Amino acid sequence: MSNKLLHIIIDHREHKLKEFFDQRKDIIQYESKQLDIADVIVSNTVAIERKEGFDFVSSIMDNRLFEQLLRLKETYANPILILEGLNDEVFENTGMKISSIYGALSFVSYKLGISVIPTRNLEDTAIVIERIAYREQIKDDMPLLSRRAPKEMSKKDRRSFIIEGLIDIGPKKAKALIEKFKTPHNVFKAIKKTEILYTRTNNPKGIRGPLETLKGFGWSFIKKNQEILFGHKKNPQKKINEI
Amino acid sequence: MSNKLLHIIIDHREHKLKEFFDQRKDIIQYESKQLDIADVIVSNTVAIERKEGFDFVSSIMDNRLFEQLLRLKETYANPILILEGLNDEVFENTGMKISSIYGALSFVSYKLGISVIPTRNLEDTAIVIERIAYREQIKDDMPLLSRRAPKEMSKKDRRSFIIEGLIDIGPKKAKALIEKFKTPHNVFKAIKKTEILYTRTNNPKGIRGPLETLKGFGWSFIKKNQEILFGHKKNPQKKINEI
DNA sequence: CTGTAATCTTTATGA
DNA sequence: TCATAAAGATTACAG
Repeated sequence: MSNKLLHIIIDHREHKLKEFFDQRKDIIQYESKQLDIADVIVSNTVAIERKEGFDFVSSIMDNRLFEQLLRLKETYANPILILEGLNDEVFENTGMKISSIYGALSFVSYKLGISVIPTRNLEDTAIVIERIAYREQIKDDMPLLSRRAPKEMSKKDRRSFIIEGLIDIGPKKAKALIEKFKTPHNVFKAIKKTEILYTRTNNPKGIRGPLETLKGFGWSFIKKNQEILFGHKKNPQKKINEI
Repeated sequence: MSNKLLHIIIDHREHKLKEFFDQRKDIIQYESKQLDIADVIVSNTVAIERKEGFDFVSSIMDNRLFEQLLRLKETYANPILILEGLNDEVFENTGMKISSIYGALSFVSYKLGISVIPTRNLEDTAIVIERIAYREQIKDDMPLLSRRAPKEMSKKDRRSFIIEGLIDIGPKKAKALIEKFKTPHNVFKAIKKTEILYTRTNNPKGIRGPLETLKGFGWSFIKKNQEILFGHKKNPQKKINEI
């Protein structure tokens, strides 16, 4: 066996993990640092996020999980999620449906393309980390097989993401708007230029302007978002007889 | 909800799995076939190998595992390994060292690039298969990251929230921007009017414009967000003397 | 993530 | 044309 030492970087908050490695100083040494996007760094390309069962589940609900893992994926070519102690207790004691948990797990593993490795406990986690470090740093025999190209959030996605901040809008409509107007600024301008049509009795009837050709956008959307984006609009009392 | 049926192909030897899906005929239908390189086929690119704990371990020892998984990977672009019931009993009752088991697992997941999904039992496995089929066959690709804002938000909070969609910005900076410019549209305009100053050697040095009086916003922020908000900016070579 | 409720847009219908 | 109802799509929310 090689007598070369393994080196990893561990986030400073992972006290329990560090304790384990303190006992294996002759094999693996670590540096404790404040890491923002991972719990353990093994090499330039390999970074590990460790999640315990309960935290995994609760982070699904508030979207923390996907934010974290997406950042991990954008930063490191080989992101790894160690899923620690996802056991019966977790499945039964969180209000979450089992299908939701497995849906998220499937999404992370096969759709996001992050390597998921289940472990039973912290000790096992330490073993996994050591094995991975060993492969990365010493037994450098096999290049890893091509996996799906790490698709980072595209400019288009990022623009849609901004638009999703508006009211009554989700992924679908946001995407449609960016598709048509290209940039968030153009979307804002389009919303500004769109006006609400009223009946003679002053009930909102529909819209006219850049957004009228898209479906899914009506007077309610325009009204709410004009107010947010530009402040109060002057009263739209003028009759519309033109064209 | 969508009433489209899911279709999968199951290897004819997977009797127990088929029994589970017999109970969900209204959601998912399967065809039973002799499959040589996978246990379940979900689409042209997605195929699933299911391995129970003990079989997983013993297949490590006689090299069956890597043979199978390599063929799986060569044949399907998205190979998935469902690891069923890899529990304490398995770890303790096979002669294999724990580190060896985790070594193999790590190898499969991160080196071979196969999506590993752990489940507790056959029932969970069926759930995972159904979720994957659903994503593959019905749910159109969703944006990697979407955000949800509570419907009830003050106008000011809502405006900040929109601004938080920008790059390199959090609640603090977003609030500061809205505080100064009042509306998201005005913030966009301010970002547009802010220019990046360069040194003689064309290195970015600082900014000039509406944002220069605020703290925390530098040339990097301006550059990234101008591109997202307005598309590529033409060369900012002109001097600005106005206001 | 999933599943359901609430909301908005759009189409249909009658006054 | 307007007003209302029903149908369809999408978003909001709870677990």
